[in-house]
Amino acid sequence: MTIKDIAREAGYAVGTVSRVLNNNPNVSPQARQRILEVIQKHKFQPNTNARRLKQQQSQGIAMIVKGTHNMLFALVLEKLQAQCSAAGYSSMVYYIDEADNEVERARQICREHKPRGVVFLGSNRENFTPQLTELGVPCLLMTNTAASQPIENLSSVSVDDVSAAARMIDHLWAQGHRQIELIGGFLESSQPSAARLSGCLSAFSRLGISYDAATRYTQARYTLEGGYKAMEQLLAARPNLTAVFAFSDIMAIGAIRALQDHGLRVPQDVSVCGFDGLELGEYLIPRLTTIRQPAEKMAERGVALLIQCIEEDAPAVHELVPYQLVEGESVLRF
Amino acid sequence: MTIKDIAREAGYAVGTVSRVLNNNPNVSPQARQRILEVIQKHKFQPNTNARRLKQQQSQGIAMIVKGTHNMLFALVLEKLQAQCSAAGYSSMVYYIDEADNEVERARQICREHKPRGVVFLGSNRENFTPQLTELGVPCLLMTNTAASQPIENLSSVSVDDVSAAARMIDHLWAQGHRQIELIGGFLESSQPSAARLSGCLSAFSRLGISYDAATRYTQARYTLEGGYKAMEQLLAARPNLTAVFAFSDIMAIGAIRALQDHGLRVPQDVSVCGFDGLELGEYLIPRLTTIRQPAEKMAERGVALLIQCIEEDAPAVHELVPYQLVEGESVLRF
DNA sequence: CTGAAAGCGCTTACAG
DNA sequence: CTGAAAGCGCTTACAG
Repeated sequence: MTIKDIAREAGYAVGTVSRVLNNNPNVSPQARQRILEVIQKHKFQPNTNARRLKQQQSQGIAMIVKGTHNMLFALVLEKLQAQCSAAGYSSMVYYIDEADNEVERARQICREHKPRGVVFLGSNRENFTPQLTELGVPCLLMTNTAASQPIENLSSVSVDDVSAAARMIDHLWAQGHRQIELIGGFLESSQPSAARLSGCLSAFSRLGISYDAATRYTQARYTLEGGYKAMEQLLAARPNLTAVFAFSDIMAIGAIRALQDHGLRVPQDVSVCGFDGLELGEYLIPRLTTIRQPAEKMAERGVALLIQCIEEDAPAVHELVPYQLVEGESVLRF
Repeated sequence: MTIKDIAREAGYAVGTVSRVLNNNPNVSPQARQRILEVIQKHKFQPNTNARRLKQQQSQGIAMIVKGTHNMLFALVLEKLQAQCSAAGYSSMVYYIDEADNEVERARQICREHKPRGVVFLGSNRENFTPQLTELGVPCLLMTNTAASQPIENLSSVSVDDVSAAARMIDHLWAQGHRQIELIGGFLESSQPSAARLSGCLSAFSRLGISYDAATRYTQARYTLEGGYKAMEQLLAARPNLTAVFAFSDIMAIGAIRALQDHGLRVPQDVSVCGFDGLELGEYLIPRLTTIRQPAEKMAERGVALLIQCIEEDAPAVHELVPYQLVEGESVLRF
């Protein structure tokens, strides 16, 4: 069943059928009605490949997600898709391996699917070079600011990682903690980790806490196991610590388990806090103290920005959305 | 940059370039080498839409995943993709809403992308009717058996839910539990829930435990909140319970939190066990006792079966893979 | 408003 | 082994 069959049955030319399919106004009401009837009768749907081959442009937004395991991404992604579809855009999700180059993949996707825009969830800062403009479509980086190394066609929506991390340090300080340790991602590749560390450092210096990042900041993968192992390293190196700030909730969960396995209770012996504000944290025992990233709000702003870039050729914007400190039960007040 | 440009530059006709691109043996070594050079020089990649329009068939496998939040699916999906790519197939992931009809979506995907096979992660049993054969490609249902209502082109790989659930009941019994309650999914739509319940019932009757499913089996969504609320219902209705078997780890986590909020400790006051065997369970406090579904093994078998159906037109198979009871710390021995 | 026709970038019989 | 040509199913100037 092709457009040709529909045309024959309706008694019109294929061009007219195509116009109906594309909501082109230059069709008489009778023709439109008749053709729509035939289309409905056969539940005809035009061949997307042929359509794209001609149009060289789809109506969709490509979303490239690094890793299938990131619960924050899963949440943001869901909201992004809802926002896109509310705005009349379809969305296509491409999961890639953590080790893959997301920009390389975007290039391939743009060639094949001709999306109107590309959203990145998860990024390796090294991959984002000015060559991104070659994609020829507006791009959006989510949960991660691109303001520090601006690229013409790359917008971003994130919380202010620097300020959020500092806020958490202030909170720990206010609860009486003085021996605070940090667990985060690898600084070369993870822009948010670098930003959060810098927020912590500025809070430390403001509060008069001395902290030598080179020897104390503990790098790990953003996984349960990563958090677990980093915590073990810290316990060996810093047995007097009273609080640990992990730069993700998942790492925090790993850290808590490690503490428990070493006979330390949370928060009675050591306090732990995370970052992201996953729903899961509210179900843990103890409930996790964390920084909540507002998934819904971020998705809403992200899609709005991207569509402005697509439809009105607006310049790239780097927007910050407010985070929220969620007090759980995992931080002890001295 | 199209095949035409390559042909001109290499001094051959487009047909020859196409043959090189498709590894057609009817090309002289010189021609192949020369054309490959030009292709590499320009990093040329053929237009997928044009290719598919002609071929009417891609080399990919479509994976339709219900919901972005299922951690078991995320894990299985990752393994499936690795297996596919090892077998020379590309894979394309389509996330759909829990409420959407996955078979309807598969129909659309088949029309547009012409995959060689379709994998379903998550399914509403009502949607799987014999009409599935209309898709015209082999299908595979993962983590969920389709043996009970066989469809010609639908294979499945899963653990034996009936036996696994019975095994868990036996375990609880062996630990001294006599007041066992169940939390699971909705029976009309969730085939695994129905199977697990039936396994529990047969174990109950074998052990001489009386259990009226109609009044005691507590249905919930497969979410943290679902498990939490179901647990609260059970506490109200069955205050003497000593153990709860939740049909997913996520539900179990919700249930544990609910118990805690009602002043009951796990496992000292109430024992809880789950199903799925997520990595997360090993990091919880207490570690979760659960049934592990072997994600890697399932993915390996699933892809192998599907490829046999694709390449050798093999009939659909329903395969069971072994589960494993993982003893954590969430079940008390009396 | 409508039709006839060109063309999107590829693949693949067909002929040589 | 290679080239010339038809055709996949659609869209869109162009002419009327």
